[in-house]
Order: sequence, then structure tokens, then C-alpha cells
Amino acid sequence: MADSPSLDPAQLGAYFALIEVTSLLRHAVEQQLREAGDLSYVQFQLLATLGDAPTGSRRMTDLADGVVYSRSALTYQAGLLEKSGLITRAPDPDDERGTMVTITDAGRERLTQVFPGHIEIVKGLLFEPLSADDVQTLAGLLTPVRDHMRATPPRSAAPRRRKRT
Amino acid sequence: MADSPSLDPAQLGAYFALIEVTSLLRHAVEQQLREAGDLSYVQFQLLATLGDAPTGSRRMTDLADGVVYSRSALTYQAGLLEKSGLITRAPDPDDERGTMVTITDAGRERLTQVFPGHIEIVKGLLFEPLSADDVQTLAGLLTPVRDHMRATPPRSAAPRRRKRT
DNA sequence: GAAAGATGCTTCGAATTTGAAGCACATCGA
DNA sequence: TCGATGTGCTTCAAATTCGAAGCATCTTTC
Repeated sequence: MADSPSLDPAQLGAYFALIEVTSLLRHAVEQQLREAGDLSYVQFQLLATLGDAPTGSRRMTDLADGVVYSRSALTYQAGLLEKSGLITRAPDPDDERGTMVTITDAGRERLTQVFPGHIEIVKGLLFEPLSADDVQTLAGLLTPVRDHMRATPPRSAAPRRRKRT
Repeated sequence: MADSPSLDPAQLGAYFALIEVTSLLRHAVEQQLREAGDLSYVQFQLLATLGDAPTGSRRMTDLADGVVYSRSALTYQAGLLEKSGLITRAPDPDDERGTMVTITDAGRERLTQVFPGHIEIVKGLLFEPLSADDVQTLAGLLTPVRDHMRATPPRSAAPRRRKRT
């Protein structure tokens, strides 16, 4: 039977605060990135992900998964970034189907150009009201959640839907 | 001035986890809402916000701010929701410029229709790895951040582009 | 080793989002 | 009261997003 599930007040508060905080933070960051380096948030995420990779390269799919993005949107953005000279695309030697995306020097430059302001925003908005301990705690809480979400059937597991009889 | 700011590892971890958790959660919820009630996340947020209001009504701008949305996008979505009969729009008696948006019975019905599944997802993904205490802690950390962000120069410090002299 | 099925990416069309510009009403100051 | 400016919402064109369909390349399976 439908046992009408619910969230207790603390859960509701946490959930709403989470959504709201992220939305507000994202808007602020988006604006900063646009002004400081003419980048959208997604573009920044892509560059940052690439810059973080040891080789500076990733496959398209890995990028999309990392950023939680549709593949077609990624193709579009990769096209823009390539046209801007911030990344390059080349077929993956190991798998001719795949495309290896690599950040260019210009891409890294853009990152360093935008980073200080970015961090400024994150610090000023997100971390301002939090102590060092708070931050530790927050990370300690969210990391397991992240891992849990990553482990749980991503989004290809909706086939268990059965029609009601 | 340029003190080359940076984030310590814990801050970085918290920041990334926050972004990632929210993205993943949002994707999952989005899918559920679409299946259960043919609603986008934004539409759900709008309905939920209205349903939460004592009178079931809000002004457009308040809605946009609550959901962190551009006004034009809100106009578009309100148009869709109105056409679906989930809300109504009427001029604000107190301020003829303003538009009062009100949730309809059908809108409330739709909410109750999607709510159980929504909560199910949030519980299963977000709260599964968290104890009751954890949730309390999380809410206790995020709420001040939310308030801080709301207090800090809103999202558009330049609501109306004013000519520089 | 070839057909059948997966997988990785792009292309395509439709829906959505956005900022700028526009319109209507409100408010302020002389 | 009038004119100048501010505010609330909508309209508009352009950019971005997504899912479905299409291609090319692997991987099974017999």
C-alpha cells in the first residue's frame, strides 16, 4: 500500500537549504565567470575537470558523466570551446569511436585568469559563515552522499517500471 | 588586493561534493517528476512554493526570487502552467503592475500526485547515508549559509543597467 | 570471421532559458 | 499636477539544453 512517505522537518530544512544554497551560489559564480573570463559555468567545469586530469585529457563520456550533462549538450559546448582554442579534440587512439578532449595552454591560461575571482566568490558566499571545523563536517557529510548517489543506479535504471494491473 | 586566494582541501572537497550532490539529485528528481506528473523541476518548485504560501498566491517577482530564476523564464513557465490549468494569473489589486499567481485545485492535486515519489527519491538518494543527527547537522550548517547568501548583495547587483557617467 | 548487438559521439528538431528592449503602472520631487 | 524615474511583467531574438535518431567503431557469439 502507499504508505505516504514524508520528510521530517530537519530533512525538509536540509533539503531546501541544499537546493537554495546551490542555486544561489551557482548564479553568483556564473556571473563572475562571465565577467572575468567569458565562460559559462559548464565551460568552466569542463576546463577545470580537464585541467585537473594528470594528462589534461579526458574522453567525452567521462566528461559528461563528471559534469552530469547530456552528451549532446557536451558536444555543443566542446565545439564552442574548441572554436575558442581552449581545448582540442582528437580521436582516441585506443578506441577510434571515442574522442579525446585536451585542454590547451590557452585553456589553462583562461582557468588561472578566472580562478582567483571564482574562489573569492565561493569563499565569500559559501564559506563565510562556516568555521574550519564546519567545513570539515560538511565535507564529511556530503562526500558519502555523493558516493552513494554515484553508486546508485545512475539514470539508466528506470526499466523496472511495471504497469499497474 | 590580489592575495591569490585559495581553498584548502577540505573546502574544495565540500564545494565539489555540494555541486555534485545537487546535480545528481536534481537529475534524479527531474526524471521522477516527469514520469509521475509530467512536471519539470522548475514547475514543481513553482507549484510547491505556491502550495506552501498561506493564500496559495504569490507575485511573479517573489516567485522568481524564491526559485532563483530569470523573470522572462518565469513568464514562460507561468504561461505553460496556466495553460495546463495548474495556476491562474490575475493583476495584483494593490499594484496594477503586478501579477498575482495562484495555484488551482488541479495544481494542488498534481502536487499530491507527485509528492510521494519525490520524497522517495530524496530519501533514497540524499538521506540514505545520513543518520538523523547527520541531517540535523547538515541543516544546521546550510541554513546559515543560505541566510548569508540571501543577505549578501542579491544575485543581480545591476538589476537595471544604469548608464555610467 | 561475419552477423548481431553495444558503445561513443554527433546531428537534428523541439523546448527552454536568458538578457535586452518595450510597455504599463507607481512613485518621487518640484 | 506634471514630468522624470523606478518597478513589474512581457515580448523578442539568440543561445543553450535535451532526447531521439543516425553513424562509425568495437565486441560478442556462433
